[in-house]
Amino acid sequence: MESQHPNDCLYYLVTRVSLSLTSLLKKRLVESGCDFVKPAYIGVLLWLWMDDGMGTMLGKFGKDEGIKLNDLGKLAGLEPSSMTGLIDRMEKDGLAVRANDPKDRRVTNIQLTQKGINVRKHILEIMDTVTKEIFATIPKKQEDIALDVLKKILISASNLEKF
Amino acid sequence: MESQHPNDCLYYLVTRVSLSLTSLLKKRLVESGCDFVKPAYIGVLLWLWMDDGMGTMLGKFGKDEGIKLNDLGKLAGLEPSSMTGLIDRMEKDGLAVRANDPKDRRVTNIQLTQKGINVRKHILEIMDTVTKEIFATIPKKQEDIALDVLKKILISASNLEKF
DNA sequence: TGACAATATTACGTATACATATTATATGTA
DNA sequence: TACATATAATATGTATACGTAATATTGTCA
Repeated sequence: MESQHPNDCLYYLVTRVSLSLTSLLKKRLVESGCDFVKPAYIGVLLWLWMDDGMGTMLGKFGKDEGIKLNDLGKLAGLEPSSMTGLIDRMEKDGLAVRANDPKDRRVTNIQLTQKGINVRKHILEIMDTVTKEIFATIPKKQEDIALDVLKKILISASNLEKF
Repeated sequence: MESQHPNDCLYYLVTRVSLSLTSLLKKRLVESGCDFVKPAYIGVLLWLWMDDGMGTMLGKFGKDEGIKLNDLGKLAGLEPSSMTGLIDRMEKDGLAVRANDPKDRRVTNIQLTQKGINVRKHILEIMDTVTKEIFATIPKKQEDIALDVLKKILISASNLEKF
């Protein structure tokens, strides 16, 4: 159990990359005049955009009235208590709104505003540009493997947390 | 610029994996009686442990008196303003101490306590176990590629932030 | 030496996320 | 129907990280 170099440690690498990418993305968002889209919003916006206009992409979760706050949290991997503040901030920034569910008064449905829908194209372009820059010097095959491994880690980490 | 599935998005994957691994690691730390080691400490502990007893591994940064708070922050990828609170908490948990630098009174040197040195073996074992579990179903070759890509992303993200 | 620039650290406010407790509502069962 | 239980969301306090400003110390140059 030798003291390995931090750069050989999965946890170290993932947390530093997460911080770096968030910092870079934030900078690009501000530069392009989209400072009302905080990096943390993107984890839920990606899911909300899949439901944009169609109400089918989210499967059993998608509804005309939006999506349940709790279900959105499950999709995005966030605790309910984290969702409250996040949706508060997204409402304040005009990207989403809360709506009461007439069938279950406990439920809060989350809907995109027109602003939240319109900003999609621009944000996806920024994300795409950043990703291309990041992977510029990395062979496509390795990029694919890395993304695939990250997907698998996400699944296995979720499973391991239950025990 | 289609709305891709969140799981195909680099930023989404990295941030979710970071959250998942942090949650899993925290659980294992608490279970094993090491709740005084918070996940956030590990990013700097890994660097401090490299200097344990030898004072050479950190190159020009390593000194008998510890390592400068700012230099430690640079190694761990944290802003100076983030370091203050982090070291506060590590001192409170008995893992590190601040020491004045007699040669430059602006400087605060960070030193591991005996407790911080002793806990190394146990923490590295936990990290190793978690990593093995995470990668259990992933071919070694893909694991190596993924780690290598993460290292490269860290470098390119740092470079891109300057522009 | 005295003024000014550079460096190191901290202070303060904000963003992000969690755990736990609480409130409101819904559901199942006696 | 009444009560126990489950579910949805929020409130509160803490951990983590950043940006900006303030403070203290040191270095530099005229």
